[in-house]
Amino acid sequence: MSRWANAVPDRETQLENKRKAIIREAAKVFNRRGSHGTTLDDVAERLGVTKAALYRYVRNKNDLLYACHEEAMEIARECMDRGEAEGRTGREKIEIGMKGYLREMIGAMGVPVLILEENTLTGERARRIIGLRDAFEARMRRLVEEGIADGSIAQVNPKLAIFMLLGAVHWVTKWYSPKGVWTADDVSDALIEMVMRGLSAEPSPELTARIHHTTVPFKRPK
Amino acid sequence: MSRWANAVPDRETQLENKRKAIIREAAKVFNRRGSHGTTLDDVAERLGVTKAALYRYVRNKNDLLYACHEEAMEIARECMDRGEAEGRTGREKIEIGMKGYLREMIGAMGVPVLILEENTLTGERARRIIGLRDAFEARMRRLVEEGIADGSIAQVNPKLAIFMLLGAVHWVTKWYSPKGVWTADDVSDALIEMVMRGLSAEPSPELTARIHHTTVPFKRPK
DNA sequence: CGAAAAAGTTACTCAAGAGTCACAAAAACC
DNA sequence: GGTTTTTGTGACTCTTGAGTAACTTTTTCG
Repeated sequence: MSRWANAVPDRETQLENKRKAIIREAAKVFNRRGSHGTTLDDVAERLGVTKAALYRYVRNKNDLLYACHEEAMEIARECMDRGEAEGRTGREKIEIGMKGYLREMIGAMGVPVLILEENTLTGERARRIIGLRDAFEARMRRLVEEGIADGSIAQVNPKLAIFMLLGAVHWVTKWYSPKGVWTADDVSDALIEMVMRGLSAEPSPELTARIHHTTVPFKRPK
Repeated sequence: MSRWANAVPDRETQLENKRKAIIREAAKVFNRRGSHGTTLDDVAERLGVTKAALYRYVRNKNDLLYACHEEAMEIARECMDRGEAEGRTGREKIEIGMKGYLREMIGAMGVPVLILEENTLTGERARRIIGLRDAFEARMRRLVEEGIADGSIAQVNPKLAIFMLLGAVHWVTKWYSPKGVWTADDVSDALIEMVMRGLSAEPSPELTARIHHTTVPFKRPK
């Protein structure tokens, strides 16, 4: 019964794909300009459709914002799962997890972030997103504590360490453009290496990530 | 001719003071919610007046935003001046400068930041602010290079190092509240120490700032 | 005190952008 | 092909928030 060997996705899937596309495109603009600074006309234009078309896939702007947050948190969770699975020490777990997260955020697919703008959401939804975020931060904090205990991380204040780490990481969406000469991988490796060096129990004297050794003229986008 | 031994400021000064108050209060909210996410009614309410009153001190919202940016850049410049004057190596200059900057940002007076939102400004003003910001970043980069040359900073990519540093620092406005148990000084010292450890040529194994040694239950505001 | 200036308020107008709806184009199915 | 369903559009309504103008209250100063 399946024609084209299932190469052509069915209605349901296409619908879901389009919804995903909207979410990702919206997230990109939200990150740069903030959700209030972005009109749905903007988002629609970037997708080559009109605003009204969006409403077939999304209940309203708030719903879209919520979806962005949810996907961001989902991705963060997956990345940290991998980090915990593959890393041996607390430090390694964070390193691997955060590298993956950053790569996802700024990589080819351009994935949501904006842990920033919960203030915009209201009611039940806000509570849910904030809950997810708090859980995420708590998890990160526990990994820092684990790292301190196993000797891979220095005697830092876990809460502050996480704030500084997430600051450095989320900030990337403000300046990074895939059109520049730095690839998402380059940036992720180099940035996380530098940040983690600040937390490491015995930081290596050398930095090994590519970007630190190439003098490429990075241009701020736009 | 001067009554009250000049203890009561004259008209001019009072006007200027009120304008400053508006700018600072506005900057605080802008930083949290973004300028688009903030209404002038919000700002006015926090100052205990009505929106219309603001217009006696500020031409319009854009003018206010511009003023915030300008003051932020001014403060950044002053702090870096001090850093350059007092620091001996590249690393020390950045450390002193950034500690001061962060303290100003979140300290008692609650000073503007939002290097983030230039996209909102337009025309000549945008160009001016972006020019100031670029100059500031270039200056920071030069200090990193100086540090690499004098052996106080590791072989990092200066551009990336600055991005990570400014990310960690600016992020603070998203989570810090003066109502918590951490003082502005505590946070500034501890955060900058951690960040600079990531760049330092030979990072000390111990972290000395207060917060790293006290287990205070920090509460996220609001 | 009383006049004049300054500071602030209430009640508006006006634009931008969220969301809707009746219709048009395209795709799917027979 | 023709019919039905899905996807998208153009032209709207309605809300929110920037900015204004006519006024009231407060301060200043003779």
